[in-house]
Amino acid sequence: MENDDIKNMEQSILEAAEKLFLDKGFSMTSTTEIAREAGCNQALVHYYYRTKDKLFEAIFERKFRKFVEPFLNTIQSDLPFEKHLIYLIESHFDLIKENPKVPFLLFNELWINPSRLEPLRMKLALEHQAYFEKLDKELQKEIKKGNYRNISIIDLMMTIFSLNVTLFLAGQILQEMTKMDEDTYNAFLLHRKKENVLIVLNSLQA
Amino acid sequence: MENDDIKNMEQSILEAAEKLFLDKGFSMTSTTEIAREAGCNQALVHYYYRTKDKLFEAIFERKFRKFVEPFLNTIQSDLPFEKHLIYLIESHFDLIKENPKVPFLLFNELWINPSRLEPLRMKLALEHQAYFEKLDKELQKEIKKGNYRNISIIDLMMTIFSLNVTLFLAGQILQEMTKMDEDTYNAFLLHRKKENVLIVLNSLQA
DNA sequence: CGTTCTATTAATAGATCTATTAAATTGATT
DNA sequence: AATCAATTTAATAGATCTATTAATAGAACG
Repeated sequence: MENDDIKNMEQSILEAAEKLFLDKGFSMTSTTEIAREAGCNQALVHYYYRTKDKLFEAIFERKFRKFVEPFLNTIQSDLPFEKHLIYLIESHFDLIKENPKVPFLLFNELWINPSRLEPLRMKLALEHQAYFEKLDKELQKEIKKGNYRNISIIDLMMTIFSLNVTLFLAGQILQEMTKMDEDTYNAFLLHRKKENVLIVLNSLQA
Repeated sequence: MENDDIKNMEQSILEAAEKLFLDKGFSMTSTTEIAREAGCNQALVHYYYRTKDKLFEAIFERKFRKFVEPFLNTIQSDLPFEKHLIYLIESHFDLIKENPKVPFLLFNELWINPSRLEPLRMKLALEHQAYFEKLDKELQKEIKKGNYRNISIIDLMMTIFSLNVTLFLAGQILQEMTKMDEDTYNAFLLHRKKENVLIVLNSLQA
C-alpha cells in the first residue's frame, strides 16, 4: 500500500475490497473499512462503485470464473485421457492453492444469496458444455475399451471438485487451529495433491 | 410455530436462532429477527442469552459435536475393518443429510472466526484420540496383511470428509440453482452416497 | 486569470442493530 | 386480596453502516 500513489484510487478500492471480502465475506465488510484499507474517504467507494453490492459483483464474477477456469480451457491438446485428467486435477488444485480464500467467498455468498449466480448461469453453462461433452466422449471411449468402470463425467468432476475444494476450505481453518508452520502446511498440501490424483484415478477402476 | 404455546420461550428462542443461523449465518441474523421468528420481544432474547454471541455459542458447540459424532462413537463392535469403514462413511453421510445446513454454518463461522473452535479444541482432540488410534491400528493391520496400500488414517478421514461435505455444501446451491425437484435431488444424493463409499474403498487399493 | 471538470472529502440523513433499563404483566403463594 | 418473583414488553441509548449531498482542491484550458 506504499508505492501505489500512481495507481488510481478506483483500482485501489477494488483491491482493498477484494482483500477484505475474501477475508471476511460480504456482509462482514463495511465500505468504511474498504475505504480505510484503500486509503481514501468512504464516500469515494460509492462514488466509483455506487453501491457496496455492485462493488462486490465486480469482484464476484471474476473470482467465480477463475474458480471454474480449469474446467474450461484445459483440453486443446490430444494427450491420452488419463494425462488430461491428471492435468485437470492438478491445475484445479494449483489454481485454488494460489487463491485459497476464493472457495470460501463463493460458497459463503452463494449459500446466502444463490441468486448471485443467476446472471452467470447461462453464460457458464454454454461455455462449459462443449468442454464437458468432449471430455465425456473421451471418457466413454475409455469405458468402452474396458479401461474404466462405467461412470459419468459429472461424478468424476464432482469427485475432483470435492477433494480439491474441501482441502482448502478446511485447510485454512486447520492451519490457524493447529498453528502449523508454513513449511509443514505446504508439505501437507503437496502430499494431498498427489493423494487427490491417486484417489481420482483409483475411483475409475471397477 | 403453532402448537408450542406450551414450550417455554427460552427454548423457542433457541430454535428460532438455530433456524436463522443455519439459513444465513451469524452476522446476517439479527436478534430482532430471532425474536420475530420466536414470537417474542427482542429484549427477551437478551434476557435469556445475554448476548447474541452467547446465543450462537450455545448452538455452535452442539452442532459441531453432532457434525463429528460419527468419527467418535461408531466402533464398539468388532466388524471387519471394511465394514467399519462403510458404516462410518454412510453414517457421516446420513447425519449431514439430516442436517444439510450444518456444514455451511461451521465452515462459515470458523473461517471468519477460527477462535470459535478454541474452547472445543482440546476436548475434542482427547475424545477423538482413542477412536482414531483404534481405527489406525486396524488400518495398519490391514496394510500389513497386504490388503491395502500404505495410507494414513488422516488421509482416509480427509477423503471421507471431503466427499461427504462438499456434496451438501455444493448440493444446496446446486438444488436452488437448477430448480431440481425434490425427488431428482434425493436420487442424486443417494447415488453419490454409493459413489462415495466406492471411491473411498477404491482409494485404498494400490 | 477565471472557468470548468474531475477527484476527493466532510458532513450528515436515515436505517438498523445490540444491549440496557425501567415499567408492565403474569402467575403462584401466602 | 396482597405480595413477590419471574417473565415479557416498551422505550431508548449508543454504535455503526450505507448512501447522498454539498463543499473543496487541483488540473486543464481558453
